[in-house]
Amino acid sequence: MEGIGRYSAAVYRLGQSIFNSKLKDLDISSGQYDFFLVIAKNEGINQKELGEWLYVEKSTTAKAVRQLETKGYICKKQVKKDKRYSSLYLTEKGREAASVVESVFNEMLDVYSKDIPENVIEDNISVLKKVINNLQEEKSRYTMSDRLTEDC
Amino acid sequence: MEGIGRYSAAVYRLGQSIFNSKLKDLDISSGQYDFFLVIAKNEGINQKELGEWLYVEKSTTAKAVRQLETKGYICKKQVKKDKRYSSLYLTEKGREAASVVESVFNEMLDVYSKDIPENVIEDNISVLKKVINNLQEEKSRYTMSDRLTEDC
DNA sequence: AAATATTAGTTGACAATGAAACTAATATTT
DNA sequence: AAATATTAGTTTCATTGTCAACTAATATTT
Repeated sequence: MEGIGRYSAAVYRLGQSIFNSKLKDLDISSGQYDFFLVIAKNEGINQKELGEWLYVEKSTTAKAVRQLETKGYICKKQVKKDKRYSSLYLTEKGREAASVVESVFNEMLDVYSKDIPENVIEDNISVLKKVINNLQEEKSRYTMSDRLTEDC
Repeated sequence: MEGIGRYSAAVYRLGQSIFNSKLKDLDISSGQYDFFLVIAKNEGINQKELGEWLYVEKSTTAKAVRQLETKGYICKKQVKKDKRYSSLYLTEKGREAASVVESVFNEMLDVYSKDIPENVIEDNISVLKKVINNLQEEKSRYTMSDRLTEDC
């Protein structure tokens, strides 16, 4: 058998590259657009949830969020009940940009799935989700290894 | 519909992360192991072929190859008939490391595909290949755009 | 044969990302 | 209530990767 890893990697990198080409005019690049879109569709979301949704580390989320904030697309509001959290919202500028980014995103969906039946894509996604679960389990096994090796 | 891109990205990054944990002792890291393995299984291969196989840019290949060379795992031999090419071979040290890296790679294959039937994985890979083709076509459309916009 | 294209590989600048150590806030234990 | 642990987010550093401009070698055109 031969690696799902290699092909996923290719899909990821090619996708990033094309996104950057398509978004060249806008000042939102491949490292930010998905954070941006998730915030746009889930205003009020916090960074923890955002990172979990995109399967990235919290440091990555922090950086993407800061960039989007610096560029004026989003703003952060500290949550009063628990000041550790902050909720993320679009600014006016963000709301204007959202439709452009969304349409590029939709273009990309068509590129990915060109000549592939929708149900095949869906099956594919559910397999990838299962693979991700497997990987997350394995990763947490490593991350937790301090504790585990102490106890067992 | 919702994005194959996001899931492929997650598979890619989680995979890299776990590889790094597993290879912590060895001084071959996630950015090099697949180049190393492809060379190990195809001694004499050149950088162009290597990069095509892994779907990466030639500059990425160049850097990974140099790292592996610096660390003493592989060596380059310029091709006499066409001096632009060089063929890549394992050193003694490389040959020793290969079996270790291979076994980690095989462990990873099991992680990816845990509780997923082999034929499902295979179907999945063939869909991903199709997606990659789609992306490559789109990417070349952008890369070629200088010429295209001039002519048309 | 000289001029021009293309090709394999290199290099430098830069973006994206994870790991680890950190801070501040809240929860849990004692 | 004080001590301890956990949690959300930040910061710093190292690694991975692309892009674009470059060199040297070969192929193609004129």
